[in-house]
Amino acid sequence: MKEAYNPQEVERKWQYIWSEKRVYEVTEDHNKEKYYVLEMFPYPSGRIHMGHVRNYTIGDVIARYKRTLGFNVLHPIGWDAFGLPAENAAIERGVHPAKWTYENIAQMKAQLKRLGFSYDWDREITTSDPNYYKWEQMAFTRMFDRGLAYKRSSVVNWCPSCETVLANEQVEAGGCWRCKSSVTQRELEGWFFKITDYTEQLLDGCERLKDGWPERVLTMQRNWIGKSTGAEIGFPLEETIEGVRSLRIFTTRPDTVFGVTFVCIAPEHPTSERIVKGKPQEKEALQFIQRINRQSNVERVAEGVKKEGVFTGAYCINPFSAERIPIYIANFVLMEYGTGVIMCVPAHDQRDFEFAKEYCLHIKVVIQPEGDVINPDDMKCAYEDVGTMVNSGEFSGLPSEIGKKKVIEYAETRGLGKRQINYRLRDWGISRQRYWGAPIPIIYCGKCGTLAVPDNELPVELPMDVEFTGKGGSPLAKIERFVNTKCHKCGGDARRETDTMDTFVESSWYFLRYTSPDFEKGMLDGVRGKYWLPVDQYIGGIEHAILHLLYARFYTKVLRDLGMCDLDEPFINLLTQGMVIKDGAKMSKSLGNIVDPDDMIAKYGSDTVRIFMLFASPVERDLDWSDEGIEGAYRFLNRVWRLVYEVMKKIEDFKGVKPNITLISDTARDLLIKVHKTIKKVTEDLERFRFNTGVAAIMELLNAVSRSQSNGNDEKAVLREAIETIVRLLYPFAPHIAEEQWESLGHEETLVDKPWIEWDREIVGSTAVIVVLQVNGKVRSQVFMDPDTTEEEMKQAAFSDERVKSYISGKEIKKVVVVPKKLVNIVV
RNA sequence: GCCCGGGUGGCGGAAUUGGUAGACGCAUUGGACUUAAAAUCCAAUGGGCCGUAAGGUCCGUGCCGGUUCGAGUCCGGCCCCGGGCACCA
Repeated sequence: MKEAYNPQEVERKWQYIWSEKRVYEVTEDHNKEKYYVLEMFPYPSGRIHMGHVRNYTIGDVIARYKRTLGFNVLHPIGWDAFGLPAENAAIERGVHPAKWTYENIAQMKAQLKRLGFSYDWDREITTSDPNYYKWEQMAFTRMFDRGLAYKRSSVVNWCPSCETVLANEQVEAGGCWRCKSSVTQRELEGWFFKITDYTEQLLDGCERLKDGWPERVLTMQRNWIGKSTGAEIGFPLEETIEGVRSLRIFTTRPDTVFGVTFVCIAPEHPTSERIVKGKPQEKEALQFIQRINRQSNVERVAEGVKKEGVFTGAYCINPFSAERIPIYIANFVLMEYGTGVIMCVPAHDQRDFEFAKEYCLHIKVVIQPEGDVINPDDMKCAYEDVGTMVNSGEFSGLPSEIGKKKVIEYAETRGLGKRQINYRLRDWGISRQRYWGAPIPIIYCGKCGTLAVPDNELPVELPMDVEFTGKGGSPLAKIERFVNTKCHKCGGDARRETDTMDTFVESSWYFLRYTSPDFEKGMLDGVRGKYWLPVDQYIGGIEHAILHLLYARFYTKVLRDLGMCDLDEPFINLLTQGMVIKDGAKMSKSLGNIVDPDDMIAKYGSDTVRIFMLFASPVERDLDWSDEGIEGAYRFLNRVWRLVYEVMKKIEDFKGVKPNITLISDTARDLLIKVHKTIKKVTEDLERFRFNTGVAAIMELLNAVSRSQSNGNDEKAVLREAIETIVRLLYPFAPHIAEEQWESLGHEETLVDKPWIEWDREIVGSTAVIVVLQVNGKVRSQVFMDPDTTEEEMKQAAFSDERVKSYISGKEIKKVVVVPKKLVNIVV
């Protein structure tokens, strides 16, 4: 063994040994319980960053620990290889997206290997591989057959200069993120997945995931789905206009229906234009509609945008109150939600209130708060809370919560409307007018219509010789060899779909593919899938709380319904780790505060990087990178190294020697107790992913060992046990140095497969406990006691304590509180 | 505006169910080793007051109040920071 710790040498050695012995390659073993631990796979951007390192380190600790517990651990990794950056690189630098992507993967793979993660590299997946997306295309065709994938037109962000669709995230301050030109709204045909068919299932699932997922992620998903219960009510028009007889509205406050003083329609609603036909207000209204429709979504919903609208000249009738209600077209009404028409109750809805004030519309109070009377004339804002219904015909006097139900019942019996549930969640638009993605396997035949590509023609491969200009829309659309095809049904000329799929589709099922990455008959091998699935522990950043995790849950349910897997929820337990920040800000190029993992590995080794990341902060919280902090982690591992080196000679002959606890000195016994308490502590911390305190406990044990004296034989045996314990406890956190030290200590087996160390219950349990003696709740003394000292004995001990005596002498004892193993409190 | 997190030393953070607040690490200071430095090792380190000293004593977990023998932890009311959603009727 060398005197100096050389992490690079040690790490290279053990990475080689692990890989030679193929220790991480697993197959189904029905004699063992399986454990599937998964970290969110990376986008191959070129470099591993600290966020990845943190994510994968957490996963690796869990994987290694579970393995020592005897689980058959599946711990795979792969690449989320499709996506925009590759295509941008092609446009800007003329590198083919495939070349760019595969070079990045090679580089990042080498980085991950240097970090020593326990991946089964045999299962590596690259989503841009036709052997991968082939199955995704096949699933698409099945979804198409069932109407779960469909085409429709929708309004999208459009950059007229780049001639392409922009995602909402790609619109910055109303302009294109790349060329800055003003973004417009445009109707465009595209493909959608019918996630709205699964809203209730996705909501139910949130209940079932309660024990394994962070509450806030579930809350975010529930909010995103946005279920709201209310009523749909028809408001008949005063006179039929252009064939329109009535307006259907959606409200969550049917109890306020008597307070309606106007109705508003979304400008883009087809009825808007029809309803103003022939009215004196027609010209003004049409101008308004045009102006609003020209605005981008971003402009329209930007903060501080004023509510505005125009009167249509038309009226409808409130079916409850029979009042004549003016109809407006207003910018704050959304076409995509509900019916695109709303009933407006300015007294009890803040938005309606603001609109009414702007256009001097009548305000009618129909809910009175308890113990108060509100008056329309002095209202400064709407009263949106519950109360008692007033001015509401036969419903007056009812509490509003009951009124809600009664109004719906009334509407249903008279055919005025019905109970209705609306969701915020919309269908998932998966079309991208982009090259670097999985082609949507659809052809358009003049005779046979829209057809799914048959299985025997899959995959629809991405053509490789393509020009990237960044202009003129989808690159695929310009490749005639690709676009022009024959219809498999009639043999006639047909055109291929040129949209590719959103990359979130690939990440919606990669965890399934890992179970059988070589399977050639479908997405996954049912037999192997049944053994490994679901994922027992998923780990990733909170930034995916909604999109990725919701899509993956949805897609899994779809595949289940298509008979491709037998799974309701893909991830049983979810751990969301915090970000890695530096100087209080997220690491970024523009701030110049990036710390490169490679530099750190070169300087300290990956074990040190791992220890620092695990120790510096609890996993769920943000981690502040500290250059001094990592020095501390390095110092710790150096101390471990030196300790083993220095005492090696002394303890050499005590391998496997059990110290006789009755023969050792008090200090040696204290150390032995500390050893076993530490094993207990670290084990419990590993179980609950509290790695920061787990590492701290090992540090404490190291401090205790450094301080201890050991001259007699039994003491040396204790010392050896303590050192071996440190090394073994360290293994999941810093595996390379642990393996090396274990070998130095004369062991031939490797820690990677050695069962986890257990604590001696007797040693831990028999320890004297410190009992705190309080007077009036203030600590005045402390004494050692046997853990099974009776309460009466504890009391006696307290009263005979000199210091306690000085505080209670001459005073009246009012009460004595005794907590076994903890404290005695005397109240005077 | 709504919904989540979170406020503990100079800093990152500990404190299973209410029971010694500040584990562990960083930084700082002093000391040892050294010709010297680095590295390493040892010690001190929340604040105030009393004491030459050993020590004693009071205050202290964002703020105000409450429950309790006892509150960082529970309850009520506020303040600040971070994140998510946001004209969703």
